[in-house]
Amino acid sequence: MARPRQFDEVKMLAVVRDEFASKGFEATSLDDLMRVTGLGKGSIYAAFGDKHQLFLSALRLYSDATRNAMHAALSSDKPAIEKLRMLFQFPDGANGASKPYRGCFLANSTTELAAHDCEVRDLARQTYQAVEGIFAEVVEQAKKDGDLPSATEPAELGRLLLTVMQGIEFLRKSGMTAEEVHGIGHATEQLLLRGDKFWARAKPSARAVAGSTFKRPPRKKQVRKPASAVKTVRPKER
Amino acid sequence: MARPRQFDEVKMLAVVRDEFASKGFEATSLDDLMRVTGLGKGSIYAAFGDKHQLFLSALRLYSDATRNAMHAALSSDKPAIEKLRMLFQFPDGANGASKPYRGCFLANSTTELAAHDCEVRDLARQTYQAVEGIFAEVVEQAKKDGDLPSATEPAELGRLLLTVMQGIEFLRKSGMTAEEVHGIGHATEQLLLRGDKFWARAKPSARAVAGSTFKRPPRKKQVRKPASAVKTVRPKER
DNA sequence: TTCCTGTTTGACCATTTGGTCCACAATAGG
DNA sequence: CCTATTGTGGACCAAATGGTCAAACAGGAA
Repeated sequence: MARPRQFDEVKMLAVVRDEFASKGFEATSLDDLMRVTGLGKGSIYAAFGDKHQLFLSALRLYSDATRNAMHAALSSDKPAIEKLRMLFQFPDGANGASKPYRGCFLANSTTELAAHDCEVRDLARQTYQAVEGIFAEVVEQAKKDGDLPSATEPAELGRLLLTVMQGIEFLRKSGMTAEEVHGIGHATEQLLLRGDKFWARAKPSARAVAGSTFKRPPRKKQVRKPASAVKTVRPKER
Repeated sequence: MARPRQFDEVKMLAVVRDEFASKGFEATSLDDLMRVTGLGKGSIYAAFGDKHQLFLSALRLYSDATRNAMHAALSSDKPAIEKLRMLFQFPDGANGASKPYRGCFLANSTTELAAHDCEVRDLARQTYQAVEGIFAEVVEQAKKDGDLPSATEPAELGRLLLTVMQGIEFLRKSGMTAEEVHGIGHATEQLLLRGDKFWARAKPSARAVAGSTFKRPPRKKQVRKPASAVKTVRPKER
């Protein structure tokens, strides 16, 4: 009845999600959202509720998509162990420098808000439990296939794989190089995704890894600004 | 010369650090900082510079302390393998429910800011490289002691241990139970901190783990508020 | 004691924030 | 066509934000 929505709610929610994902909840203002959606404040409030509700909708959209993508990735008919190993294959970034990694929206939101916002916390918990469960199933299959030790506890290994995955996800944000990330994935395959037979004969891993280098970036010299009447603003790095 | 500082800068920085640690950079206002320090705005600016500089100082204080603590924890004269295993021993939380976990200040700041703030990113990278290096040293010692397989690559395993550690750190924020965290630590010990001899004979791990449960919390019904003139404010969960 | 120098305080500022409201526009149903 | 009803845009608002400034203040040096 009456006037219909002038915009595609789902598409808008996707745009909003991207904006929140790139800046986080606190750092994203309603003006930002108006800009990227092209909507007026009134429309946003009418369609999605206040900032927090809008954020939750965007986050749910993301988390559902992630869950489904993970499920899909592990539903192919390839051998289970191969599917697991693929999760830990990262490019070694041989081509050029990479931009700063912003990371997974759900992970970032969990870190920013979960401690103080139970809705975010619950959503995170549900999602990670689900992923953990999917991992465990595939682990179980790989175990049945004889590609993992018979002593493997699927739930336990599934959870550990999730942990490693999230650890990588985090370290990428700290500026770790693609090569190092690649190495971690490789090590995970070597140490956690091997069968019995492998462990029986102590075959030395052949991979050589460059030692940690501690080249400290030159500390930026503190520039004492002369006191001036103009308000100093810190430009946001983009 | 002239009037001396009326407060202990280091103590104040510690207080500021705690405030930033509990709320994050964006969500902490200057008013918050004035409140917890008891200082006026002018004093804060005179002593520490603007909000961002102050934040960095607090973060450096934290990161140095963390690094030192980690170094200390791994410098005892216990066997290397034992020191490593201790890193992954978490309480199983048999006693009651735990409050939401806020997490490591450096990790949180990395997630919130590293993508857009190179100073934070650099500090994070330095710190995690250092920790990784410490881990690698201890791994190397454990390997020499014969407590880790002779094929172990210290740098690689050190990095993987750091990854697991950060993964746990993250998952705790998502509301994972202490018992599950305990289990992950246990699995880490079992799967990554075992020597050759262990792997030779395929001893089944005895630990049973409860499967994932998917009890979905009831979606809070959307309450249509009657339009009223008062601004609705979302109370901050504490 | 008297200055000189640095500290402290809080008033003040422009801007930005999340949120409300209302006049207007547009459509579906009669 | 008319009208009831819903969506839209933006003006408006109070509060909060990060930041500046100048006057009052206090301790060390003379």
